[in-house]
Parts: sequence; C-alpha cells; structure tokens
Amino acid sequence: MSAPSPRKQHEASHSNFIRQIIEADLMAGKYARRKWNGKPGSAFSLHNAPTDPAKIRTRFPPEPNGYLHYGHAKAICLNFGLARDYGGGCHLRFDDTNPAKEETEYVDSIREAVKWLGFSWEDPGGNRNEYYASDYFEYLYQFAEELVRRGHAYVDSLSAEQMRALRGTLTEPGKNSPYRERPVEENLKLFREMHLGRFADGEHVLRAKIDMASPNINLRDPAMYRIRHAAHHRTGDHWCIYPTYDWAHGVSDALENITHSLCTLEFEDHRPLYEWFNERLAEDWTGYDGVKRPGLLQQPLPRQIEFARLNVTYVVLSKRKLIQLVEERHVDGWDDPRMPTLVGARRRGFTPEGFRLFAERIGVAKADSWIEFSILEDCMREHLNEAAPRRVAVLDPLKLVIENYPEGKEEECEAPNHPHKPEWGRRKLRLSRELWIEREDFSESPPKGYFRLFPGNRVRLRYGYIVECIGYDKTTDTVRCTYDPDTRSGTPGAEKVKVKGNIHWVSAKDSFAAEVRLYDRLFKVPHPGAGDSELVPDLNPDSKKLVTAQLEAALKGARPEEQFQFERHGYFTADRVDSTAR
RNA sequence: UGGGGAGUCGCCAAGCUGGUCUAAGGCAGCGGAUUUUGAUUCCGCCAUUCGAGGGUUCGAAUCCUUCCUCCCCAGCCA
Repeated sequence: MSAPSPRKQHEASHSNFIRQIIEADLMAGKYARRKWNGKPGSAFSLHNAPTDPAKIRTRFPPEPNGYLHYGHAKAICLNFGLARDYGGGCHLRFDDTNPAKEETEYVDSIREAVKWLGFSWEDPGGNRNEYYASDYFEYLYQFAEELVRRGHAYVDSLSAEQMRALRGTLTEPGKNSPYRERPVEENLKLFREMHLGRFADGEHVLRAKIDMASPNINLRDPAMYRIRHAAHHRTGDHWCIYPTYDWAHGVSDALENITHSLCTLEFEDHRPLYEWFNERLAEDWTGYDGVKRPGLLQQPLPRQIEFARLNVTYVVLSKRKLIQLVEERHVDGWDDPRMPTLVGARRRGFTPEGFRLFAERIGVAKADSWIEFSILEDCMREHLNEAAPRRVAVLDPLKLVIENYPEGKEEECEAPNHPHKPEWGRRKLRLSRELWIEREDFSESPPKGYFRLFPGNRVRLRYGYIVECIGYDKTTDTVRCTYDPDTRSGTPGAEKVKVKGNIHWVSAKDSFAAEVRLYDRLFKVPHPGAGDSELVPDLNPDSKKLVTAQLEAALKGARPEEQFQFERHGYFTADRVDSTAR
C-alpha cells in the first residue's frame, strides 16, 4: 500500500570512472573469453581451461609488512565491492617480494581484517583465491630468462650509486650502462649464476632494456631482480634473488587473470612499465633459430587503473608516522583505539558496516582530496544508531537524594532497549532514594539557557518521576530534591507537569562502578605533521580519558565487542582486549 | 626547465558522446515539525555557477586555446 519513501527512491549516483571502464569492458565483451582453471598460470597452462566464470577479477594486494588502516579499508571496499557488483572475484594477494621486510604475523592480521570488513576472496567458481607474489617466483624467473633471451633484459654490474649517477635527472636523459650491450649468452650465464647464489648482495642486478633517455624515469632500464641473501617468510632460503615490485606485480596480475588492477595515483607513471613487461611476455617471438614461440601470458592483459588514495583530516596514515606513534609510545600499540589501524578502529567501536558506508559515501576519483574525519565518525554513528541497544551510564557521578522518597523503597521503571524498535523489548531500572546523576546535569548557578537541574528548577528523571531541586549540600556533595509522585512516566497524569529537562540516572544501590575510556581524536589539528613539521606537537593531549562511571545493572554481563549507546552520551564498546567488568 | 596526473558549493562527488545543467546526491550548515536522549526521525533552504582568460557554437561544466594552482616521479621500497 505505501510507496517507498521518496528519499530511498533516488539513491545517490554510485557512478565513478572505474565503474564506467568496467561497464564499457563488459559491454564490449573484452574479457569474456578468458580461460581459468582455478589456478594462476601462463597462457600455456590455461590453454585448455574452461571459460572464466568470473566476469571480472580484481585484487587487494597488501604487502605483509604492517597493519592495515583506513586507507586499506577504502581499497578493500573498492576492490571487493566491484567484484561483488559485477559478478566477479577479488583475490587476496600478499605482495611479498621483499624478504627483508615481510612477516607471517602480518599475513594473519591482514586476512582477519579483510574478513572482519565483511569480504570473502572466494570467487563464483568456488576458488579460494588467496595468493602470494612469492607463489610466482618460479614463473617470474623463467619469464625473466625468456626476456633475457629475447634481448629485453640484461645483467648490469654497476653499483647502486653508479646506476643512480647514470640514471640522469628529471630533466636530463640518462646514459647507458657500459654493461648494457652484453651478449645474450653472457647475460643468461650471469643471471643463472645470480640465481645459483654465486654473487654477493648488490654485485649484479637484472635490468629491463628499455630506454635510458625516456622522459619517464621508470622506463630508464628499471631493475627486475636484485640479489638478497635473505630468508623469505614463505620460500625460506630457496631464493637469493628477488623480483622488484614493477617486475612482479603486473605478471602476478596477469597470471591470476586479473582484469582491472586498481592502485593509487603514485603508480600512474609506472603504468607504461606495467604494460611493457606484460606486452613483451604476451607477444609471440621468433627466435634466432627461426622457431616461433607463442606468447607466455593469456590475453587480454590486465589493465591498471589508478585512483586517489585516502586522506582523512586529523588522521595520519603514512607508515612512517604510524610507526613513530607506536615506537615513541604516544599510543598504547598498533591496536590502540585511537590508531587509524583497522585493529584499532575495531577496539574503538568502529564497525564493518560503518566502513562500507564510508567507502560508498566518499566515492572514488582521481583528484587528491581530504575527507573530513567527522564523515567517518558519522558513518559509524549511522550504523550504531540502528544497531546499538540503549543503556544508562553516569560517567561523572554526582549523588542526588530524593528527600521525600521513603528510605528503603524501590520501584521498577521500564526503559525501551531502542526508542524506534519496540520489538527489542524493555528492561527495568530500579529507582530508589539515592541516585547518581551526571555532574554536568546540575548547576548551582546555571548559565543562560541551561534547562537541567538547578535550585528551584524541575526536571524529569528519564523513565521516572519529575523532581524539583531544593538545594545542594556542599559538605556531602549531594543534590537535594523532592519528587512529585503523580508524575511517573507512563502513568496517567504523568504529563500534567511539563518540564524541558530530562536527565538520566542510575540507582546508587543497583548500579555498579566500571572503568570507561573516552577517546577523542588523536590529533588536534586537521593536517598533523603537515609538510615536514613535527608530529608530536600536534597530538591532542586529551585523546584518552579514563573515568570511573556508574553503569546500570543490565550492563553487567556485557560481552567483549558488544556495543551500546549510553543515552545522551554516545556509543561505547566493551573492549575485546581489555574489559574487566566489575 | 622533463614526464605523468588533478582542479565542479565549507568537505566529498555525479555530470564531461555540447541543449533536459539557472549543475545530481551525500556530509556539514541554516530554518521548522515531531520527540521522555539539547540525540534520532521528518520537512524546507543551501553553486545563474563549474581554477582564470580567450575562442568555436543559436547554445559549453562539457569542444579548441592560452595561462594559473596543486599533486606524483630521479629505491637494487611497495
């Protein structure tokens, strides 16, 4: 009978430049013939495979060397959201090409964070799709040898400093390395010896042979392999040469059948290189022996698309700055509720639903932008307003005595668990002569416009009676009141007296004390550490406050991560790490 | 001074195969209504203007052109 609310009818446009690209590709059937057998592989290995059931494939490719933060949440929602919306799959790929920096510990935490945000990396065909760049080391090595054979790569024996000197500058072209014209056979021999561990770190490096005069510095013969005698978190000591990001990333995408490879803006001028590598590998090649060899990668090749990374005011997301906060102990660790990490956000009470709403609300584009922190907070409140049951908590308790209320008498007042959801039921609050109220709800000499408790004023005890303040006893720090027995909430005549103020309370006898932590933004300025300025002076000294609150009895059994709205205060979460209910 | 990007309301962001744009939507803000949370919900208001100038056109945020501003790039990091 009722029409949908007009507000819901015209949902905001979710259109963005990435969706347009995908929709155009889908329309053109660009990726429709890709083959897939559930296992990343070369053109040869996929030759007889069936058609890929996933319409598109995206990937979230974190480097397992730190904790995920708000920025990653945006990327996760984007990649997984697109895959979901277009009948595709999104792979979780750990980009672990650098043995010096990566650890297994982070792999677990990243996996958990993605799951927590509500996403799964299983695809329409039922494949698990959890991959590691290190899974492709063998492919990468074989492909690199092939590029050497085809004259597209060479072993350089310059030191890092010498190489830098020859690279040129932003405005001057680079110069060719003296080793650039090494014959193919010699390159092959040296590369194999690099692989075999015959050289020390840094002695040689495999470079793509592109163009030292390119105005794009990434094309000035970029490194593909470096020698690192280091144990890798997954491959152990099996390798002593490791591929660079530029070499490994595009190939990984291609092996995994990725269609749309999304990354941030700083990789824009890496795209020509991304494409160069994949195109060289995908093209057919006729060797000096006259034998034609087919391309190594399935086509069409993945397409890299760049979007603007997330910036949030009052928040710092650079790894360097986050490490500084932890190491210098300005926070209590990576999962401190004030940290912009996902583990921190979770303890803070931020929710997956809130993050997904946030990602949707901020959109995705190519313009650098700063999102106001309040938008993130609003998204969280928007979800919690729906999802969190209401409870009463007095965070800064002040004693109140109802002098005309009989000693020993108790009454049960009913309060709804959610004002707009009667189906959530009601709970009982016990009213007695002595109560705790919020200190800021009383004023001996009220400022203008103050309509809560002050001598001579009447106010409603939420869900209970109307009381009138008759004084304040300084020595016992107690507010004195009388109540009007005819004004009990929910009874006939309760509305006979109109009052503007409505304050919350808990019974002195029935409530319990508990530590409550109040968190505010970590920084007091919108752009902490802007430019190269110091970060520390920008810290908000009041970002964390501990109070001993009086909580209503129903809060006693709160389970870790259970969330509530403390009426008239805001949202609170039982800490999953540290919540000792008393 | 090389190359690659970006500039639409306080903050995001649609639109950019030219007319339906005196520019969508969200957030914030401002009014007002409901309300036992100074909350929520609801209703209304909120860019004659699209970085600036010039041009093409009957008509431009959308096309051309000049200029301005901001961001990224010289790791054997990602």
